[in-house]
Amino acid sequence: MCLTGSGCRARIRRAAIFIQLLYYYSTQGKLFVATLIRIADIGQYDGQEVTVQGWLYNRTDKGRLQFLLVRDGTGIAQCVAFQKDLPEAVFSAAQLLTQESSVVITGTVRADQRAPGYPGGFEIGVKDLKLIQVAGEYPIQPKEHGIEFLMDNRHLWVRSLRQWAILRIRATIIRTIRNWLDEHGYLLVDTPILTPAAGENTTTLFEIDYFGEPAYLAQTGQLYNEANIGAFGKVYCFGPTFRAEKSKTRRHLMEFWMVEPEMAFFSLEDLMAMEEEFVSAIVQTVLAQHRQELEILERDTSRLENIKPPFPRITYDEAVERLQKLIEETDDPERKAELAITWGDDFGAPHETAIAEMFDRPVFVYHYPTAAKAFYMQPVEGRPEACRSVDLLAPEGYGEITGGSERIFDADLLKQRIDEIGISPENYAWYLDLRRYGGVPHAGFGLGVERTVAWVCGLPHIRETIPYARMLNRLYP
RNA sequence: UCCUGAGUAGCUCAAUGGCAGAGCAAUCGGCUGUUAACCGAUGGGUUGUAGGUUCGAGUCCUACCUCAGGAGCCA
Repeated sequence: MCLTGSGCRARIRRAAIFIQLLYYYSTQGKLFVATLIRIADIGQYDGQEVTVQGWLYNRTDKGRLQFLLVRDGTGIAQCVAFQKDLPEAVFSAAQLLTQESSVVITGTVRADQRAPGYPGGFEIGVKDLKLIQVAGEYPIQPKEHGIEFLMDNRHLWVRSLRQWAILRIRATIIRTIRNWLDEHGYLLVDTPILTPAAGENTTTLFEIDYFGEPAYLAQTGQLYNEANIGAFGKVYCFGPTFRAEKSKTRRHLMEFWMVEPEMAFFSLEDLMAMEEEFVSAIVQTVLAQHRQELEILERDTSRLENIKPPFPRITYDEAVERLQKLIEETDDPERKAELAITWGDDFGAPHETAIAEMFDRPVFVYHYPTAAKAFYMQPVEGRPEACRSVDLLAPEGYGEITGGSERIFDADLLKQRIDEIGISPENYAWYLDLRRYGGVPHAGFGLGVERTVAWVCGLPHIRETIPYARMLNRLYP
């Protein structure tokens, strides 16, 4: 009898490892291997012997009956081990499996309505089983955890069911973005991530040491896109974007992914028409390919079904009027203060949410005040205080998912705007060049991938939409 | 950066200023259809940090640290 619990546990652990090693060496090279399948395809193998390799997601130990939920990255399948059907070594190996132990299992697929899993309805009757590694005590349990703990364990959290569903949808959204643009005549032209001093707003840029010179991580590829349309007509760039703003909200990351299409001979109206087709394609593709994942996330898909063109279009002026009317109609002074707005102000989160709630699909708000937007946006004809810009606001409070505009293509006007806001023209010499050698009306926009994923998945926070979120207080893991 | 709130076992949380608790996880035992199984047992604590008030502080006070929610800024 041992006097200390830890010594006792250590002895048991050593014994378990010994048995594991014995079994490993006794079966090495002899594991009965049938057709290696992906669990996602399990339904195609009813009645057949198959092999799956993966990790133990959860287990139910019923004594002489073991239910093993095994993940392989493509899905989750229940594997059932009966003691009476198996050699002693195989069954005791099954008993040794801890949560997240790695394992190779061979058995017969059978349809059974009781079988949980993704896809469910099929299970594997275990015939042989080999432990690869017995996992130590696994920190994440199939229950509620605090967000700090989960983010600290993000490298393991990505194995959890909800994260699996979200990141699979993210991959499909990214794939759809690329496919749709490729199929509609847009050329992928990569823009640099390391960029020189732009002379403007460096407080929100991450500065790095470029052989003794200051350089900055890219905030946008747009200016380069404007050069690239001169070569290719319709282009897009797609990559990570970096903002050093000390934003601490459910909608901000320091590193996020953005796709930025830019088109020559394109008006603001062309832009809206293109964006609504593009965004609808993303949503409809996820609906078509990820019913299972949306169900895991308990997403109300009826809110996604009607994401189809046309999207409503309202001017900034109309949006302000609608907000002011809303303020008149409410009695709550806090709500009034939250929605307070005068012409010229940019929208805050409460404004965007309030406007978006007036529609059942994303809404375009266009012709924002020039002062609230970037210097390169084309003024509205005869009304220079407003510009040819458009934001797309997602429903259900998800806010701005795209922002774009017609760009100034007149060299003199652009030079004037650069002087007005006081940035150094020499940094923009190449950008001005674009207006001297065949400038054309053109337009483009950026779509934030993580905000789109959060919206489509119905998530309250953007941090789960990217595998490893970079936030104000988060650089690990 | 500002406002609000929270830090107690590996995790999720209790505890009137008066003995530090539960569930889950872990470990041991039982169970042939479990769906976050269930039943029994065992081990597990510098109550975020530093001061202070008090006979006595997880609890009250001060400062700091960390995190969360919201705002601003933005995609």
